[in-house]
Amino acid sequence: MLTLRQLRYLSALARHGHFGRAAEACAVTQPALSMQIGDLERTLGVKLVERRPGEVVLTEVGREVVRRGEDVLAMSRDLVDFARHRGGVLTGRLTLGVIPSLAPYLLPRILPVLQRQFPELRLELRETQTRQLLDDVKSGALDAAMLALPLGETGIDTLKLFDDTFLLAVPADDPRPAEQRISASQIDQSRLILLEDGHCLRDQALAFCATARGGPAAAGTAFAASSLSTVIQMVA
DNA sequence: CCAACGTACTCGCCTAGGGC
DNA sequence: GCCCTAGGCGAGTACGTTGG
Repeated sequence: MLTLRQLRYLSALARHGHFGRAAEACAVTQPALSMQIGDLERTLGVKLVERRPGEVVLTEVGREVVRRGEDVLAMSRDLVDFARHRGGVLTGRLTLGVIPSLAPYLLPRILPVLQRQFPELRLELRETQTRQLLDDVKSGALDAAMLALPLGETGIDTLKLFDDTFLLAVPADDPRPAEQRISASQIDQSRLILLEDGHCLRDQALAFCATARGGPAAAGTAFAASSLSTVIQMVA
């Protein structure tokens, strides 16, 4: 009998390409996941996964089963949501991911409004980096995530919420007027302080700097911050 | 007729160990 | 190191029996 559990395990295996890591993501041991994948293959009568030394690769049929299986999983989540909330808008549990460079600035402003307008909504928030949020949205661990566009990712619907001005933080004694537009060539990139690897704002800043060099930009200082407020303090 | 109880079975998991 | 198999455990379920 094909089960939703098996489809969830297969989806994790497709994402991680590794039985052990997929099992860890599903909070089970590797043999438990392996047995469910094996059962699924026997039920469907096809080989879904090529077990090669050092890597696990989905077969062509396997990829299609994953694609259709994720549709089934999404529909099952939708069915549960509908039954629990009987079609009401923004009621019940909503898991929302937010990137760290947005969360502390945006959430305090929107959470009170959400609570006022949708008192039946039980919001569960998760703050982490873009890559993890995308994986969680794809796996269904998150209902939605607030990220910086563009994503360059297939299989995820996006909705633009707002434009955010890209600002350069400089020490208070910097002679340039606050309203001045700055081009990449006006920035001393050897003294640039950025967020650490994995933050999309870091990548965006480096991409902006690259427009002055005509090629990839390198992070300036050896220091990399884990939060935007640390960056601002270091600049000050 | 129905609820309560006991037993057997199934399912999903784990750990241990083996093969590649 | 990675995955599979074997054996065992616990929880849940199906089903038969019993008593009110």
